[in-house]
Amino acid sequence: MRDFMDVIKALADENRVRALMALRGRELCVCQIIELLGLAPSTVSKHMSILKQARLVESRKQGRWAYYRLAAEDATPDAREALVWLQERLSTNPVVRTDRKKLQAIVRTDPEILCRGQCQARGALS
Amino acid sequence: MRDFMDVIKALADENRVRALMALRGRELCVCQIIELLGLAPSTVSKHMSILKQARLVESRKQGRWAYYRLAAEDATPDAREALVWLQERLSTNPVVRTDRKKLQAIVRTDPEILCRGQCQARGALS
DNA sequence: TGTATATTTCGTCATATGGCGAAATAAGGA
DNA sequence: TCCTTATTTCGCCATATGACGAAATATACA
Repeated sequence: MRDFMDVIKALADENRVRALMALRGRELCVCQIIELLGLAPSTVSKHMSILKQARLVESRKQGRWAYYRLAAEDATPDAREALVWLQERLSTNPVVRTDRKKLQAIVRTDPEILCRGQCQARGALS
Repeated sequence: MRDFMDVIKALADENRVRALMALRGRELCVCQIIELLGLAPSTVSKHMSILKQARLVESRKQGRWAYYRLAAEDATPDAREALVWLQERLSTNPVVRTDRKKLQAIVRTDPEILCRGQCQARGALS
């Protein structure tokens, strides 16, 4: 039950759900997720660690950047099923659609530029 | 997104999940759910109203008793899918199994006896 | 009509959650 | 080695949540 509740509680926040939907089919750098959600880096980092603890995402570190992706081999059955369900229920959702638009621009931007001073002044792309 | 998040947030509490699992294939009187969860009547009532708001359960009133059941025609697609998923993921769960045992005794007990003084001293069956 | 009682609503409290900024950490590049 | 910077950790604050008991509500029954 603990595993299951961890997954559900991880999903019980709209920003975390949006992050998961953004990771559909690709990995993203933390700064890209920060840009998408418009939250402070520390907040996004906390959200991602909650998702990771629930085994919904995996991460790897490359140089200064940390990349997150949807969990695959690392996922528990509960997490795996939750991810499938999420994609089925939300892929046509208006919020998710809008995020996809935003992401098109975000992924086209060089992370080097995207991250620049993100901690001091957010919204480099807006 | 609002509907979906309402459903997820309604599921993000173990006691509410246990209540939903207990309603599998039958309706239950509030006093029976109180007995199962071992919580104060007011607390259980609040939990059930959250489940109802998320369209996960329906209720009817018969005499002094209120009966809750899993939502059917009243359920939104989000709620309906969530209920299916819940049953699939948790029907073999240890906590749920234990609850099923408890429920066997609870449903055999006359509600009249079960409810007696439940507000003053809980745990008539223990 | 009046009483008993199952349930809900309300008020309160303790804890959990989500947000931020500052400081710590880690890794690349000078 | 030292500096820059992406990310995480920590400390704090405001709000949300879940618990309870008391009071209100509603309904059967005397």
